[in-house]
Amino acid sequence: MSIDSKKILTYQKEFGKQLKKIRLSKKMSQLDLAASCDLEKTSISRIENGRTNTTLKTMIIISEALNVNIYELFDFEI
Amino acid sequence: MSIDSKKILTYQKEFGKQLKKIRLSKKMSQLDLAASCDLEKTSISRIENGRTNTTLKTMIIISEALNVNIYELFDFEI
DNA sequence: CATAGGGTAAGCATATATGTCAACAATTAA
DNA sequence: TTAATTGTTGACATATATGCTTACCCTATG
Repeated sequence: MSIDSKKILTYQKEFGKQLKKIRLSKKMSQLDLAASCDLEKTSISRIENGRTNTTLKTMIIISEALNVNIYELFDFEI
Repeated sequence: MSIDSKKILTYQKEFGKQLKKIRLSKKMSQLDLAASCDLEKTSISRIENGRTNTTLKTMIIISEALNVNIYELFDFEI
């Protein structure tokens, strides 16, 4: 039995919230973050709102720009 | 200044190694894992060998099938 | 009122992850 | 040898992430 898509969406949203939380703790705007990791502000917004199923590559790029270990992006309860 | 693609590939490979390590610790074959999370064995192989830039959704599905928290997939040094 | 900053969103193009199927290699066992 | 298990790889189709542009909504500030 496989995981249902509702749970995936919930997880995506929580991941986005966690990203936003870390970004704000660094006092960066979405534009700041986008600029410092060469991603589009549109993409940052999509990720933070759980409207996209982001990739490992993007996670790595973002965590480097935020100066956090990537697993901090997963430091939340579901 | 952005992260270089060599580092991304290195990270992908390490992620794959970590996945393989966890899978083997659970005494599962790639086929076992594929079956238990309804992914293709081809996809599991591609991920474990760092030949693909996998997604959050796939990470979630795999971590559920392995009964580990998703951040365990990132418990490695780069 | 206007302007600026922060964020969201639609639309389209391009790149690529995964599904799917087939083939193949290596290992183990009979 | 043959057969089974495990894993890898190529090719193609489909789905979708991101780049990119434009436009919009708020809020604050002039």
